[in-house]
Amino acid sequence: MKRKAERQSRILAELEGAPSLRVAELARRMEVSTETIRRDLDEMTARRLLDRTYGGAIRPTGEEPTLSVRHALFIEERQRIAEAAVAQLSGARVIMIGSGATATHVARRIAAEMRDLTVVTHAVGVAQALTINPSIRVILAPGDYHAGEGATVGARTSAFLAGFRADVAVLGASGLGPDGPSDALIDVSSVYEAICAQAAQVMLVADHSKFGQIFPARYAPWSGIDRLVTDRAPEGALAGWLSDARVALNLAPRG
Amino acid sequence: MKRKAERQSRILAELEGAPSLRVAELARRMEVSTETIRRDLDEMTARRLLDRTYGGAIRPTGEEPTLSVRHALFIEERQRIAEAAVAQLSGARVIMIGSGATATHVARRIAAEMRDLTVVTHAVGVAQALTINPSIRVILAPGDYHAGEGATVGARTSAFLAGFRADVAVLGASGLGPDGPSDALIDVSSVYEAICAQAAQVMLVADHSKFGQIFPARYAPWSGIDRLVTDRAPEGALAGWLSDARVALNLAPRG
DNA sequence: ATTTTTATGTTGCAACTCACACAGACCGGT
DNA sequence: ACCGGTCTGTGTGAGTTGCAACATAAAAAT
Repeated sequence: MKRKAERQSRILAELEGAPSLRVAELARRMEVSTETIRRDLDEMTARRLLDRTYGGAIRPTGEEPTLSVRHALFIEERQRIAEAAVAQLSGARVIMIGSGATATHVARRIAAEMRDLTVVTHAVGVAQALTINPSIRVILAPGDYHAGEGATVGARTSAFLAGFRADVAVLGASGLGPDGPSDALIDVSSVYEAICAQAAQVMLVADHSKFGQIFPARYAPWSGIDRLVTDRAPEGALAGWLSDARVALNLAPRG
Repeated sequence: MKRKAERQSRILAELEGAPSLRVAELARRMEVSTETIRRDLDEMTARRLLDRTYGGAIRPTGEEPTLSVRHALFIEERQRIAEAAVAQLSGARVIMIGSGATATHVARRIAAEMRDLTVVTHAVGVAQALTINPSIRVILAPGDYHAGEGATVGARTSAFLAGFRADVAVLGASGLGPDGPSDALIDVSSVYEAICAQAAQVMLVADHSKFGQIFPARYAPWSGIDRLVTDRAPEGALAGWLSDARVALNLAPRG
């Protein structure tokens, strides 16, 4: 039983030297069966000690740096939401994107799939995610830099955004309440409000953990939201609010 | 053909979002055969754009030489320059800071030593460095986001900056030539020019590797520079240019 | 217009991976 | 010594991957 711990720590050591390992090679080197290695790898993956690939493993990926643990759990959902959101964006030439983790995921996806468009944003993370695609023009809004959000906020931000028109706005939210989406930060929600006013269509992206949550600053009524992309079908009251306001719905269910 | 380049840059983009990719999934998403993806991956591996795994690819292990080398080089000198620069800033209430590695070092030092001031910048790195000090208000300028520089550039940037007045401007440079400091990027130097116009005093920070270097875009004449903070006494021609324009000099010699 | 080069798809095959089930080995507690 | 849980090896079948050779198709060059 000591062998297992030793083997796994040796796998970790191997990972320091090489970025990726193969199951077969590890099995040969440690003189155990591939099945054993595979079990080790799966177990270590669960413990976040490494990431699995087909046929091997790689170093763990340092993911979302600035966000709470609770939010970190929804990465999978956000990836899917982002994918579904981008599917609805074809044809858009000018897009505004808000701050927030889900919106940033959408930006990454946009960078991967779309081309030849202009994105206006107040979030630095969004801007950075998009620059890997040289065919996308990124315009960053000014304002007071808010470290926690990694975005600019304030009157200057809103005023600047008022100078643009977008085909679509992509916004996240801290909660989806009775009156509409709301954010935990009042400054941020003011910016979202300004974005809503300039977009022909407003797309809300949020995972199901936001359903029914209420936060201090509601930034738009449901009637101001054109589409919600999420990972689970809303139920009960929320479903009612959405249908009353004729909010289109896109689901990105578990693959 | 163009499709190949596009596909490969998209693979790079995908890699930004996920740490590892599978050949089969890429082939499906891009609607090409797995063989084509495999060939792309092998080619990109040879170019060090990514690392291959069995069945897929992961991010390259070796860090980018451009960014890390640029930052690692002369870091010692820059620390000292930053320290000397901040010593000259007491009393300033509004400071503008440009992009570039040396200017960012100054920002870090400011965050550590000063308080109760407003900083206007077009560089994201500068903004982030300053946020550790809550008594400093950080205003980020808008514009086209330039990934390599991590800053905004363009007409909107300059126009926005024209709305402020600063006691001091802190600017870096790619080179210190006969006519004045110049930058490798024309867009960036336009922003610097705008900053110079709004500051009561312009402070240039640059290590000795910039002495005598000439780059495409000169952004100010020497007469427009009030002070140079560097790590070595300029000699020969450069010393002449500086004294002709009565540029004050501060040295941060090796400790 | 013809040839050469480059990019991509197709096919067949060998080697590989994976998940699962089962069995034996090992270890600690009673 | 017995028992139960954990760890590991083996075997099998289904599904994947990598490779090489060949066939097109689309640029590029002549």
